[in-house]
Amino acid sequence: MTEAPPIANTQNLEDETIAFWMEIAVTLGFPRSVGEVYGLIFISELPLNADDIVSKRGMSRSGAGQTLKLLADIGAIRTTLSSHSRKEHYELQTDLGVLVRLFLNSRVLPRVEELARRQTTLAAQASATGNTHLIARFNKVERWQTKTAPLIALVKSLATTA
Amino acid sequence: MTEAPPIANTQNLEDETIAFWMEIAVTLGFPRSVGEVYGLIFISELPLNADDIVSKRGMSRSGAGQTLKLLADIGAIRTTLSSHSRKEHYELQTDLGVLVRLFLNSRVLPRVEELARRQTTLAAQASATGNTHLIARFNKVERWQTKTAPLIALVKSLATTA
DNA sequence: CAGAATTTACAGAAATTCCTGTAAAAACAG
DNA sequence: CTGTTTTTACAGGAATTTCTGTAAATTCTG
Repeated sequence: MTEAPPIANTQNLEDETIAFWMEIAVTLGFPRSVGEVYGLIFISELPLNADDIVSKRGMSRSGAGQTLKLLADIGAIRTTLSSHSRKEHYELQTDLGVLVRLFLNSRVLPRVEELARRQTTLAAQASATGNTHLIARFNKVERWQTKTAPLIALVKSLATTA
Repeated sequence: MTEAPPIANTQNLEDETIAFWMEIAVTLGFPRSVGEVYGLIFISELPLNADDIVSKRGMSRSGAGQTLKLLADIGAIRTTLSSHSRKEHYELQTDLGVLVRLFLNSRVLPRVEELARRQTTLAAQASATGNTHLIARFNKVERWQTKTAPLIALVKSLATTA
């Protein structure tokens, strides 16, 4: 068998960069295609429009549109103002801090806080019933919450001032 | 319409506790049923076996078995040694620290570190090609990595000594 | 305002994930 | 070792998620 040359050419690098962002996306709970489009804009020097995405990656026009909208909503990309074409063009939001902040505030913190609230409510209810077993269990959960408090605090500080 | 009484009875509390754990599970990237089984064991004073899960929640026998195995693998529950029945019985791993540690070490840190590695490799390849645009982009990513380093450090310390 | 270009909404298709049922494997008791 | 109980593997099925194609809505140009 002939070996593929090990030297990375530009095409390979770009493909792997897109694959990298795809993996980031699924790690953060987005569809792969979200990472794919983000990666494409990441490697592109010029702003891209929906049809660029379609032609470069072969996804459907509406899929490209929806994904671009999602990325814009979460602050990962933004529309460019001065394009000479009529189509909406998108470029990277290069201030990644904005991206991290928006993501934490819209996706992770609300969820974490809602879970903490429910935990507190349930523990209180358990106390009210006098069910010693449940009370003990929730106490353990509460103590663990204390241990991870610094982590939450750090995330919160990132969420506001990153 | 008649209102349901607002006072929480034990059944409600148990159901909501299970629902709570189900939500935790999906937040952590597991199927709902994993949280369901965990919640059931959480509220149960005595160890449970697979058939208990089946009868209490109506899931399939094999599903119950697989889910119990998964929970045992991630350290969330463990088999009890001295059961007078022949079936495997499972009880809560009450040291939640163990659970957090195992989860971080098996699921989150490997992924984070692999992504960081890939990022480094890609940045180096970008440098090698001399593509100034890509180099600049990866520089931004790198700086962001620096900002989140304390977070990773904190997670790592939790992962070893929580 | 009319006509063209572009985006968006939505229903259905494709794909993925999760769960079930059966049957084989393993563990155990006598 | 034999028969029974319990667990595990795996193929197929159900449900959820993601993507596509069409058609309606919007935006823009002249």
